[in-house]
Amino acid sequence: MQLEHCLSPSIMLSKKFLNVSSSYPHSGGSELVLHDHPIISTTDNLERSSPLKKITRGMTNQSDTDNFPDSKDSPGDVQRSKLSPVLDGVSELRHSFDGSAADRYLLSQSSQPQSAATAPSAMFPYPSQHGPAHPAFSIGSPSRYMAHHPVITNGAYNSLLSNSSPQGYPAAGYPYPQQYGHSYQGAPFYQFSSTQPGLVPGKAQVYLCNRPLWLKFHRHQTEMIITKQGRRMFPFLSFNISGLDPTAHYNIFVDVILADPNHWRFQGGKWVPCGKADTNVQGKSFQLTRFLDTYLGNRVYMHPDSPNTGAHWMRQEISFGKLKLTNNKGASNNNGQMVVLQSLHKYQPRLHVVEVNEDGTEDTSQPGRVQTFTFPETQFIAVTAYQNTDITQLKIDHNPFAKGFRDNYDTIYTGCDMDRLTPSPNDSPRSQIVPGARYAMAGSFLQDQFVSNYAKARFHPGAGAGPGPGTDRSVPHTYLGEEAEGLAAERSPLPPGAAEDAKPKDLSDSSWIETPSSIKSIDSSDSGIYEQAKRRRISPADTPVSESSSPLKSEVLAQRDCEKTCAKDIGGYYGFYSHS
DNA sequence: AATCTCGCACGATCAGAAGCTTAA
DNA sequence: TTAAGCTTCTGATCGTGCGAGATT
Repeated sequence: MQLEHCLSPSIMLSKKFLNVSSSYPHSGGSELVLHDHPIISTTDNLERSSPLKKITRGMTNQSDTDNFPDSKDSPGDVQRSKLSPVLDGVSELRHSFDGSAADRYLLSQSSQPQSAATAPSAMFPYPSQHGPAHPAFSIGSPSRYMAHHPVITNGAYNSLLSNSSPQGYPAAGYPYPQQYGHSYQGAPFYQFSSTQPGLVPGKAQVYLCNRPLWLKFHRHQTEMIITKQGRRMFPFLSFNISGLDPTAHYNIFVDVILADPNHWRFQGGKWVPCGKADTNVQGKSFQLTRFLDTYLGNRVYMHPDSPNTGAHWMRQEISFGKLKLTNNKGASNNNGQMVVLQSLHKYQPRLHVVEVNEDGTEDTSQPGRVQTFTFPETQFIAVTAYQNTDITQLKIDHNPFAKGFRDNYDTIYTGCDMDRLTPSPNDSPRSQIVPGARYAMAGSFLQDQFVSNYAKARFHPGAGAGPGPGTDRSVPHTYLGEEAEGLAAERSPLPPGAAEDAKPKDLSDSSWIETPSSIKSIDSSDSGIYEQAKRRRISPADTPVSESSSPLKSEVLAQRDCEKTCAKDIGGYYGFYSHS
């Protein structure tokens, strides 16, 4: 077995670690021997030995003290120090692979998480999209560690390589019977109450807050710049979580894994796979390489607020705006703030929610304390310079820090800012106010607030209490422009009475009114001037923008249409995945 | 040729200083 | 008059894409 050849004895866990089942429907008879799905996971030994636990402890970054909220929810400095001791992540992790450690935490099979049939929280991939489906998995399970995504099977990647969309995106087949939909317009997986079928009590649900924006980029194959000193992601990862135990403590972090085994190249206006990905672990399977890269490398970013209570995490958005991407392998000392990637490789960020004890130790006696969430639309290719000009333009259009590259910004956007709805990379609420917002119409403002607070109230029942711990990252999730696009993709009926419930809350919630992030004039959403400004690289005089030929234009139009119905469709605001 | 690095200009953010208003 | 609170201004720092040059 390939894996056995490449694994060092210390890493070479018992066979329990390597699930040799071939029962997984999409394994396609490949050589893949590792699986991630709970139904296949027969042991949790690695979870029990918990490399994650060891990793995460040493990962609280330097901004911890700055960002840590001073509230009852906060464990406080003393506890923090206990919760995040400085560890040698690599050595400890390696140690954690020791079989003895694994045995020590071996669970009986009966204690394993739900089967696939009872796992409604399994992520629903997008068919016909850019990449393979990535069912969420728990990194807490050894087998799940090792084979994060079933589509990594040869079959899936063959599909990935052979079936390319016109944009050059692979249209991989989807191994899961649960289909997320057949396009971006596919219905999301909604769970509005715990009484609804399919919701697993006690399991977290995660919503990708700025999903519409991600979708915009994803459409063109998102690219992320990596630099030696580190470059922030844009769009950045921002989530809302519900379903946590408000009193329990959690670590929340993001890791970035290889999304596929290919090296990518931008040719003929599209991304095409070009040979095998560079791997540091020669001779090892892709799955193992990715696993090692992820957990032995520097691809994990702990949220500065970690650890904290479920109430804290559910109170407002969990933003990873300060996560930086670098290609500098020597950046490992950067307090966990940098994620080291390789250029021209495709990556998939994942969110991990790990329940920890109040004293910061991980309770290994209970299963299901590690939950992982994957959003396919957040896949990206790491680059040192942008290849696709559409991506460049989207970045310029949406990233406040790139305003200097927008043409005629003052004339175009002031007062009719349709698309200046992107949150600042920073967490400051202040940064959420976009120039156009200052002149926005009250109606739009209220509508926006309505949407925001509906979502807020809907998903965070306790969120109306005003600024609390962690207000430094109390980012209003009101990217209505992008949201509207997402709304079209995620139609969902407004629960009866939601509007009545939400509106008074809007007006009373000072923290939200204070920091409107996306107020705009809907009426001005489709100005030709705006579109020309977006097309910075194309001279408006020389190259009139054709509505039919401009995907960006289509997006704007789609947004406008969506906005008309957003009040009804606010339920579709978030991308939603849940898995444990 | 493809990719990467570095310096640049520009805008955003942040914190501190300065100025103004108000109440004791 | 003085202190407290608030707003505005200012400069340092950071983040951004661009483009020339270096590297592979």
